[in-house]
Amino acid sequence: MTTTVDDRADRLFHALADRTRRDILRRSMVEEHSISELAEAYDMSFAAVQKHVSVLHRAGLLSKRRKGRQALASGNVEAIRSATALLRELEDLWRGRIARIEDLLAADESGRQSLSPDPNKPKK
Amino acid sequence: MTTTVDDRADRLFHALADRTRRDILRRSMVEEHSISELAEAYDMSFAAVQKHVSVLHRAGLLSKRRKGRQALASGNVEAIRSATALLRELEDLWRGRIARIEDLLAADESGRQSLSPDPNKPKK
DNA sequence: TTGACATACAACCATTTGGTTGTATATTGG
DNA sequence: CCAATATACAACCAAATGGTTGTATGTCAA
Repeated sequence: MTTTVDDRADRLFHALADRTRRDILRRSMVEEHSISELAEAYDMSFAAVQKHVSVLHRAGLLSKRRKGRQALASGNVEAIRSATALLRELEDLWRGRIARIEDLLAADESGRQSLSPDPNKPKK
Repeated sequence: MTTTVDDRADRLFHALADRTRRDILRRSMVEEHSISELAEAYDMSFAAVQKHVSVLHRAGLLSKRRKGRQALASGNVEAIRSATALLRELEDLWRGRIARIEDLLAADESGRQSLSPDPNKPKK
């Protein structure tokens, strides 16, 4: 029932599908920024930037920590790598490198259960 | 009409941010499929699947060719790779390999990014 | 203590998205 | 030719998205 892998992929790619969020992510990959610090960079309200940060955070792309009255956000490279892994799965399918294509496709038909994010590791 | 790198990235990640589309993409990476063939795999109307294919196509992730009365879709690995390149840019920022955003823009202008299909418009 | 600052969050709104049904057009097989 | 097939696309709808303003709450500095 819980399609956590698909849910996670949905959130990851959705978070990346907005240029403001990608820019926030770039800045946060370089160094920690408070939300108001980030907000200064964009022509929109603080609340709007706050929402973008929230989307990135729920996708796991940003980590937040509190420092006094400010919330500091920094990019999480592991989330980037897991997105990369999802893309590599697709590329490997194209290459024909994945041996168990039948399993991969059958997984969708039966359950709503999706694929292992790491093609090198067998699912069971 | 600036169809920028950002527009392209928006379409790419948006197209990937839906599990049905990712699944269509998986199948299409393995081999060509007609739309009705794809539509049989999902519990939704033909038109809905057709729309998903259209989103993937506009993002450059699917190529379509006509064969008689059917439209055959196959995955485009180059688009996957350009999405991967966008993620690697973020990872490189984290690594500190790219010291500043200015450096990144300079790298784009010098044509270092071979996978970018659109010529980059100098923003400065 | 008292503002000013930084954040959180609710309520609201216009647009987009993901689905539906219905209709039109082209192609194939008999 | 005719009927079935495959696609395309318009119109419509509910829900999600991306933005706004307003309000509440916690923290810092004087």
